[in-house]
Formats: sequence, structure tokens, C-alpha cells
Amino acid sequence: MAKPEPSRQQLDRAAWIKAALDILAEQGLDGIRVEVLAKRLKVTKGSFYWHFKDRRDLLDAVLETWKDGRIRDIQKQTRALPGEELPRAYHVIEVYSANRNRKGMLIEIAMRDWARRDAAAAAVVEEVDAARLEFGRRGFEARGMPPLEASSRSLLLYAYVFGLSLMSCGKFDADMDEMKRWIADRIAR
Amino acid sequence: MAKPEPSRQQLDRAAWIKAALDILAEQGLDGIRVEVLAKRLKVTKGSFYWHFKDRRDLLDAVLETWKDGRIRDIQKQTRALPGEELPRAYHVIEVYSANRNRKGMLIEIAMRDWARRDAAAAAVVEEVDAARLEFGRRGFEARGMPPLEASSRSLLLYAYVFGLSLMSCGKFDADMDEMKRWIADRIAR
DNA sequence: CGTCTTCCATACGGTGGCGTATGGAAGAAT
DNA sequence: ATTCTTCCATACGCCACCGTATGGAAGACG
Repeated sequence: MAKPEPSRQQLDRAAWIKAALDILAEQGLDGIRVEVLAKRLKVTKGSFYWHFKDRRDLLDAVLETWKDGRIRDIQKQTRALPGEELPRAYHVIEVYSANRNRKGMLIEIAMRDWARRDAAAAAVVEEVDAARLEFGRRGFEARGMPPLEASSRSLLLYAYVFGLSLMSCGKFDADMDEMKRWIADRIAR
Repeated sequence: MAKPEPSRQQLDRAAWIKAALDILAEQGLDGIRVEVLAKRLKVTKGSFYWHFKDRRDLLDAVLETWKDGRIRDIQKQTRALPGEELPRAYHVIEVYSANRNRKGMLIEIAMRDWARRDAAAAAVVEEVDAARLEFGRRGFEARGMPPLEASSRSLLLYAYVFGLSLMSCGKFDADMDEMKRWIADRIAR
């Protein structure tokens, strides 16, 4: 009565997409192989080709799933702290530049590497980026900044955050936390 | 008398490495396939396995070649504009965020994607990043900034530059040039 | 002129991955 | 209980790629 399909653990498209996103974070696009996913899900590819037309079908589903999640995240953040634009900017920097949300950042990178070679992926990434930049721009404008400055700060914020995620700045400096705080102030204040 | 090997066009390791770097920019690490490179160089893999032990041998050579080139670039820039630290910072931003040097930026991304999966690549990227951050830090310190601020600005500069390269900011805003100038001022001034 | 070294071509076996075809198990429907 | 539908297993052909083995061309060298 509770679940719609409680009886036996059957795989659906969502399970394959989730596994594909895991691999995407671990190994990038070229790691998403049908037979590898099947082994990981402990089934055979007979199951895969039941739920998906082919590998490309899965990849498109992965793109859509990721895009929807990112857009939803933005909307959720917009509702979470209405009117509190400055803390929100710090929150974005904190979330994306920390080591938690590591898997999310790995997917971000893999997505952008994917976008270099695939038009569909490029379109999705562009859409997500545009939404984020617009979200940031509105936040800065709400604090009374002129449009150019607001757009610039928003671009600087996201470029910094993504750039930081692919600089292996492991042991550059022990004062990394203080540096990050200085930078956050420089971007948001 | 001029060239050491002028007689007939023979391939050496450098030719294979250059082709590998081309593919790396176009398709990423997984595009570097022995037989694909051979076809592109219009030879067979018999040649490849004469010059290289195996595919891994080529990949290591690619890493070394790229690292040496990046380090050399830094040293060249240090000599080019001695004492002119502020123009130098703007120059870095200009070179790395423009659409020229596109291939170089593509390799940067591919390199960092590679570093996620390969310890040797991670070590090389970390070395290059450390050198660049140190180069930037010295520039800001030479302008009289305290160490923490100099390090932070340097980190912000490179994170922004690399982040920008993987944001498909194609049509975000028509005033991209003005925004880039605003950001450059914010980072360097 | 013959031999040696350098460099590449050819041919082969092996692996991993894609997509298809077909059969079968197990619950749902009647 | 029989049939139908859903979901997965098995088996197959195909291709791309890796690495090896071996032969051969062409200049260097005596």
C-alpha cells in the first residue's frame, strides 16, 4: 500500500542514471560503459537494452537529470534565504569550494569536459550556467549594484568557484581557509 | 649542415607527443589511442612501438613535455616584464581568458580531468599550479601587499581564469568585454 | 659490395565494449 | 489455470584497440 512497486527489487531507468552519474564523477564520460554499469548493478545488459534504446539514450537521460537537479537547486536556494543576498553569496562560495559536495564538483568538471565534445551536453551546461549567473546577478543587483557590476561579480563568483575545484591546491598554502575568506569578501563585498 | 637529420622525414618521439597533445585538446585523455595517432601521422603502430614501450610510456612523455612547457612559460614571463607587475597581471588574465590560446586552455582542462584519475598527472598539475601561484604571489608582493593578500589574489586570479575557460559563457551577456575588464581590475587593483 | 643499424609495415591473438536476437522466469490479467 | 506482459539472462557477431612477432627497406659503415 505504501510503495507503488514494493514487491521485488526491479531496476528502472533512474537506477541506471544514478549509476551513470556515479561513474561520471569517478571516471568521466568515457567511463560510462553499458556493460560496466550492468556489472555494477549486478545485472546483464539485457536489462539495460530493455530500459534504454542504446548508450546515447542513457547519456541524454543523464544530461536531463543533471540539468533538472541543478535548476531545482537554484530555485531552492532562492526560496531558502529570501532577501538575505549577502549571506547567500557566501553560502554559494562555501558550498561549492569546500570538500564536501566533492562528488557534485567532480560531476561539474566531467560535465564541462563532456560539453567540449557533445552539442547536447554543451547546451545543457550553457543553460545551467546561464541560470546560475542570472541567479547571482539578481542577488547583487538586489543589494543596489549597477547591472554591469552585478553581472561581473556573478561571473567572477562562479568562475572562481569552478576554477578552484580543478586546481589541485592541496598544499599550496596552509592558510587556505583565510585565503578563501579574503577572496569571498573580495567577490561579495 | 643545418639540421641534424635533414635527409628524410622520420618520426621521433616528439612527433608522437605533439600529435598526442593535439588529440588531448580535441578529445581528452581517452582520445589518445595508439592506432588513431598512427593513422593521423600516416604510419602504422610498428613505428609507435619502436619509439615507445607502450601507451603509458607516451602518456608519461606527454606529461613531462607539458610540464616543461608551462614552467618555461612562467620563467619567460618573469624575464619579459621585470618590475612591471601590474601590467603582467593584466597580461595573464588577457592571455588565458581570451579565445586565442584556445588550444592551450583545452589542454589545461583535459590535463585536470586526467589528474583526477592518474597520480602522475595529478603530480604534474600540482607542480604547475604551485609554480603559477607562486609567480602570481611574488608579483603582488612586489607591489607591497601583505603575504596573505598576495596569496589570495594570486589564487583568485588563476581560479577565475581556469573557471572562466570551462564556463560556456557564450551568450550570457553582450558586455562580456566590459565585465572582464571590471573583473581584472577587481583582481589586480 | 656486403653487413649492420634504424625505422617502419604487416600480420596475429587477445580483450573489451556495442547492439541484437531469442529464450525464460515471474507476476498480472482474464 | 492459461495467457500476457514485464523484465532480465544468454549467446552471438562486430569493431576498435592493445601489444607482440617478424620481416623488410634504406641509409651508414666497413
